Amino acid sequence: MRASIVDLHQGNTMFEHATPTTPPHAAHPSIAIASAEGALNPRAIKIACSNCNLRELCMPLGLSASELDRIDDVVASRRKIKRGGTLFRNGEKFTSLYAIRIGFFKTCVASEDGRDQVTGFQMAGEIVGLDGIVNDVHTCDAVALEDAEVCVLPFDRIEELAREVSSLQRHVHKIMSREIVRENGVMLLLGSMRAEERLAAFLLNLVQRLHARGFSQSELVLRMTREEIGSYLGLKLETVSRTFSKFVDEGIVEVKQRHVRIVQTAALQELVAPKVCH
Amino acid sequence: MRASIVDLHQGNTMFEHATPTTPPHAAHPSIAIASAEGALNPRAIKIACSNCNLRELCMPLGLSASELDRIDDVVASRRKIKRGGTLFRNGEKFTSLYAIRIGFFKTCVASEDGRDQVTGFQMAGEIVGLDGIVNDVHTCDAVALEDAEVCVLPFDRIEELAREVSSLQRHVHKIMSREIVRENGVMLLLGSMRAEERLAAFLLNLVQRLHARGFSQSELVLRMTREEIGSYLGLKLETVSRTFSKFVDEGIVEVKQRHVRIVQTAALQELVAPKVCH
DNA sequence: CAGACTGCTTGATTTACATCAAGGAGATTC
DNA sequence: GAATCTCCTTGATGTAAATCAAGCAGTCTG
Repeated sequence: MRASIVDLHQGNTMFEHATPTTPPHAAHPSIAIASAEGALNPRAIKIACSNCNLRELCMPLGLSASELDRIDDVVASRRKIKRGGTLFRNGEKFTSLYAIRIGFFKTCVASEDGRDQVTGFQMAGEIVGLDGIVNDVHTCDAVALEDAEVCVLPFDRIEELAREVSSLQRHVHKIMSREIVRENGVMLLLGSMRAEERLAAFLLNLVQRLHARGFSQSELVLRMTREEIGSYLGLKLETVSRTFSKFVDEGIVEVKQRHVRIVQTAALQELVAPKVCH
Repeated sequence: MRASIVDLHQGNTMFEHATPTTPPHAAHPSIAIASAEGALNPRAIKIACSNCNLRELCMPLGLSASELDRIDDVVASRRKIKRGGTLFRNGEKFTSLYAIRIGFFKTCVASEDGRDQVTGFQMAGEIVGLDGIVNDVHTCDAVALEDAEVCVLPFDRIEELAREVSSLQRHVHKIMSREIVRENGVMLLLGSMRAEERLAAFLLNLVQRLHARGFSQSELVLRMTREEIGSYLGLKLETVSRTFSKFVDEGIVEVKQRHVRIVQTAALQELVAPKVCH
């Protein structure tokens, strides 16, 4: 019989919006707070990167104050997307990149027959829409996994400004290169790892990205279903479920629904990159 | 007993460098000829995109003559790589992108333990090295599968010029976006396709890219081993071999060593995107 | 030209994951 | 608060591909 967890921070609002359990870095105030603030005083705060809590994670990384001001002009508007709604769809004309302010997205591609594949999960501070640049058409769907809000970044404006502000140019290139490197990693995962290794790599990646946003290193709330995880990892939902159960049996993680607490980070790391015996 | 092929263009030099069997487009003279030309008269021809047979496929797509001249200054030098040699390695400092002039490359990433994964095969006119931009370090190896030659494109020079020539800027963005979209497709393949579908998709993709370079729509020479194909497709070499044999049994392709003739393109397409029954 | 080597094919067996199936826990709705 | 629904778990069984193993065909080498 597997140990069940009865007190994974019940009785508080934790996980409501994955509120940080560790004190967030000074530079990364709670995203939840930023959200409430915007909702209460929509006109009091100018739509501007210079005000944004995510500015160290998002587009304007490494820009001077004056350059930041110029970017503010590029951020044309914001858009709210309800849970389950789409930011863009395969086949739609590409006009803009989107910087996620609040919420969690998945991107998925579909083959001509029904099958579809989740190609990524994106969280606050990350950029989606890069797929659309090459042919001016989006080639995947971006779906909100919870109520979300994005900044709309018209791409021709970005290009224009990138020609004048070299640090922005560099940043755009890095964002695209990062996505290429990320996908290389997913290819490695899909091409050569077993189910346990895939899930371990997935959990470590998620928690690491959340940690960079000021959240816990060991606890997270999955915003996606087992089926979506499975699609991303090239597994069926039953296999994802069984693998979670196996981790719980081994005391590596505690799972209660979508709440996951990583008990032995080292064990997950060992699964992903086993130390060679000498 | 499977039908063996005795006359897959024996007795001529076909496949030597995958010489086109169909007349190449006017804009795409034989790459083999370009190669010989360069080898014989290294100093007679200025190292310049404006002279290059690949100019419609490579970097300067869509540039005016005067813009082309400016790019020529960016193409600092050329580099020859012997079969089996590396253009760059995981961990090396990133300085330049490389435009392949002659030859065929693979890129591969390695996990901390031994396993490695081929992430792509690149041919003349394609750009490699994009992975290095994000952290100024290459995160994969680029290995020549045959004697090769590349143009060295120092990235800071590219960025500099892209700030002045918007069509170059646009082109760089498209190249990176294309790579992202390609990798999305590979993720779909690795995540949800069966062995036959993977190999079919692989062959169709290769032949389509070769066709864009003026080669045959139905014949190709594999420049990589079964093991490398397997690594790319997330399969073992035995499975690749068996799947080839199955295709031969079914009369879909003819295979003689690394020479492949696609007999029924439609059958391969049907495997990749089965038509739904109504 | 013998010998070693690399790459490929094919067969026998094993296995990791998929598939099929049933039931349970929360959440949502009326 | 019953009813429905979605999502998840677990068990039994099936299967595609991996693994293990043997041998063959080119081709490189001395």
